[in-house]
Amino acid sequence: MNLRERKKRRTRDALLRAALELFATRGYEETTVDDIAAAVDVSQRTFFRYFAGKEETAFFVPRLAETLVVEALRTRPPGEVPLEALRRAVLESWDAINEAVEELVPIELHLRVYRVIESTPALLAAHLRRSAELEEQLACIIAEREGLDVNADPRPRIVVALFGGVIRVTERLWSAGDDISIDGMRELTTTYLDQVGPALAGNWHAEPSP
Amino acid sequence: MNLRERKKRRTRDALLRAALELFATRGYEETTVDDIAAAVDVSQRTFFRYFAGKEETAFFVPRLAETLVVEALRTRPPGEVPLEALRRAVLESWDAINEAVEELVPIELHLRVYRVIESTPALLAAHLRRSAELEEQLACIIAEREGLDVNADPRPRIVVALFGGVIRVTERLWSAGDDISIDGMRELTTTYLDQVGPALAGNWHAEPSP
DNA sequence: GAGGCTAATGACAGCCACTGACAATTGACA
DNA sequence: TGTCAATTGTCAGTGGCTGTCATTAGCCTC
Repeated sequence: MNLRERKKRRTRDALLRAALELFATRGYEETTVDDIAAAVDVSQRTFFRYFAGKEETAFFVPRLAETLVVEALRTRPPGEVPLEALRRAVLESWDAINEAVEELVPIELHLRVYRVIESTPALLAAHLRRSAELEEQLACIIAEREGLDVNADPRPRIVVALFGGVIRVTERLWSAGDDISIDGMRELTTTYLDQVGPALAGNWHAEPSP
Repeated sequence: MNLRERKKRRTRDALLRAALELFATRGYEETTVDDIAAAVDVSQRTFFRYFAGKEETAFFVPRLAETLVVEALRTRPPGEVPLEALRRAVLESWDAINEAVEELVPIELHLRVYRVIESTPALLAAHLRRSAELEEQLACIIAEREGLDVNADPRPRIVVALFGGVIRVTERLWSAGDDISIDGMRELTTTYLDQVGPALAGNWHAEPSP
């Protein structure tokens, strides 16, 4: 790796960390791009040469995680039923995610930024759009696994929509609680996914949720 | 109603229609607030006194529709199972929606704007966030119907997430196709909702989708 | 290791969404 | 009709973001 390349990487990482730190402490709307650039001592123009917008810094880490989940689903054995493949892909990619993220920023900082994302309307909107795009990708992979046409058969998108909905609920609970651990997250997710069947059954009063 | 009030309403409606017309023809990003204000011959500042932002004009009609759906769900008989109540609330409020919208802008214009929403990243993001908020409301109503605590029992949010996912898929199909009719939309929705059970069953190869 | 090449940066000007402040106008009501 | 309050226009300013151009800094060759 060049001196030039190394320098670029260092600048990008510095900008990223400065941005996330500022978002987490001061809030997203309250930090200007000038603040971020000033914290790294580069011009505002340079910031925009590394990131397409202020938003992109906030979603740099989540993007990493998504990439890994998609990869995990791609390598799931074909024997698994769709919902099961999705569940395992997510549960089993968390270790890799944790590792990759920690190389960039402390997980704890990422948690704090995630809370900011959930509580900032503009960021929440962007987050949901990104999730929708991810779901589209997953639906395509599922369809391929089952030898179906995503646009002709509604079922791939439906399972993924359901799955995505459950994941989003657990993500929110994770960020709201104070258990950062992977195991805690894993447990939460399995619990919720196990509720899907009963939730659709209908007669909720007969068998109250545990 | 006052002369003053009538005048205000007229200005607001004019701004709304001008904005939607411009969005539909020229595109969202390509029309500036100045354009909209100029089309109605008021100052830019006045536009911002009627709408909190450019976005708000694009979602004025959808907001109307959401209000009616929430109301419809609230008045569903308690005997219905959650998913059924949701389905009927949506299907049976479309007539009211159609009527209310047409009083404001032509449905056909709304369709064109909806396509713009789906294809403009910033608007799509906002749309998804609004949908999430709506789902939260619906989950609360469902929980109340069933005498549950939304935060303690995951099932209300899960059914609503599933339902919302299906609705979003049908909305996209509706806007992509060329059948604007209510009946077409109704049929599409029922078809997709009927797929939910089979989609979760798992063995998709045994019983291919109709 | 001097010089040329190219990539990275900074400085500047400008667009657009949006806001605050103040003055001018216009409907309401006695 | 005159007074009061609501509505509007004007102006100035902030923040995100982009294009342009000159300057700097690493790279590569002779």
